[in-house]
Amino acid sequence: MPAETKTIIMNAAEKLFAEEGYNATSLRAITAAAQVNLAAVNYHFGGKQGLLEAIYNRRIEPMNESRIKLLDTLEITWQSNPVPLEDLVRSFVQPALIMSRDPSGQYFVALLGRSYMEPKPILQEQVRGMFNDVSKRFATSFARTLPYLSKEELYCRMHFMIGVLAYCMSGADLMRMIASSQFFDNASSETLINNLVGFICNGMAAAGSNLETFESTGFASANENGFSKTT
Amino acid sequence: MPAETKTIIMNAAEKLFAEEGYNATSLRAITAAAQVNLAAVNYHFGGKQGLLEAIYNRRIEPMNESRIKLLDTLEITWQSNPVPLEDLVRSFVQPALIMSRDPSGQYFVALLGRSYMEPKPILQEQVRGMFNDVSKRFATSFARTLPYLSKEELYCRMHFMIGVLAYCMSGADLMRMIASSQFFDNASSETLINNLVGFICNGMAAAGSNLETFESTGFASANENGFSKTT
DNA sequence: GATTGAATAAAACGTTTGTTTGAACTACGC
DNA sequence: GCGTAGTTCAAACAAACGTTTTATTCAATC
Repeated sequence: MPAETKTIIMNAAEKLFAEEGYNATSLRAITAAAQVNLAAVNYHFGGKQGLLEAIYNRRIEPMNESRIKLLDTLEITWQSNPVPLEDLVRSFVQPALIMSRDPSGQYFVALLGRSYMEPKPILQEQVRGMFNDVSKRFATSFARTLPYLSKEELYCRMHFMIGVLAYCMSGADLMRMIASSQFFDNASSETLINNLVGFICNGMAAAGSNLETFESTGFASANENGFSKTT
Repeated sequence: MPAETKTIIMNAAEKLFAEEGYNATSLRAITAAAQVNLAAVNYHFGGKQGLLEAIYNRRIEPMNESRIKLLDTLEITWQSNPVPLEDLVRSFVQPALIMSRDPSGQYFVALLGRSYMEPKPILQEQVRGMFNDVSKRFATSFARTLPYLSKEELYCRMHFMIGVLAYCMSGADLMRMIASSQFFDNASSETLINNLVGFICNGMAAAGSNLETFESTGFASANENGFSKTT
């Protein structure tokens, strides 16, 4: 059977939104790429905004489910014990990066990554609202694994994690430059993920403001203000 | 003397570009905010694109100089010895965050942060080209401080650092939610910076693929693929 | 085979966009 | 006081936008 018109439009729009940005993509460009009539978007989605929302809804739910499922198995495995940090980070990061390898999902991931930096707070909160439940689940699990962090610190660092991830997902350079060959050489893509996970894990585990808690690194804690020897 | 028309326009545009995005900001909105004639933009900057470039040029050079100056003093202080990681990170991060506290620079920083996620590779490379020299200087200094990292790993992690920074600069939430009171409570802004620096330092210092090099953390290295106990 | 409802098609809608035009204004050297 | 270069202004431009309208096609139902 031929693919549904709705799906054809969404696929074409997803790619164009990711490549050019939402505002810069015209309905005419979308319908031309999808080889459908201009009015089809308004007929099926009610408008440009409706099309964007449909695109989000199609992808986000599966990604959330995947994250929750990974977290569920982890928490069952470790019972009341804290889940190891790396496992937590991986279950958060992996679903996004896996989707970015899927030819049908790669464009959306880039689009999503950029959405996190949206100027308008309204859009921002709309996007993040879709991840609210997942974020809460992960936050409580992170808190158990990193008990020496204050609530604010943990909140802060989870945002840092999301920040790096969003940056990677926006696909800008990393995906292309490092794991360069064509669109994804599997080997180097693995090392990219490992690098990313390593970076995030160490960042998350950095000593908090509660001193004498976690002597993790050889260098000075970030809580001594100022530089060591300058001026 | 009354401020130059050029400056008035740039200030108004900088704010609007940061708040609404480049595409979504019309010349009419800019000239209305600046209280100048619509044609003034084309007269003084040649067009909308020219205005954007002028805004970038005005801010980036000082930021680069500030970074280089900090790095210079560090390298002089430490002579041939590697510069401590935290100092390196601070000299990279600080100029951006300081500018974000300046009323006249806060909008640009948000704009810049978002630029790193630009869809079009051309724009991307244009923005990054402005930081090329600075990036190289920092890269060689980082390489001396973190000798156990391969070239690729270091490159990778510097991008992670830029990613977190860009996310914070885009001002999305962190700046508002955490260091919330009005636009910048100095105290909590300091702790935010410290958190950020700590996160980045630990991330940068994470063990590389060359095993047995840097036993930095208590948890497993990110190079053991897969999860610890899940199936 | 006529009827109905969903889907597609072509054309036009009213706005808004970035840019251009040509006249008016301003300040300064002579 | 005149001329001139630099700047501002109101008005208009063509192009592109999202959306709406109206007509047509198509397949299934009775």
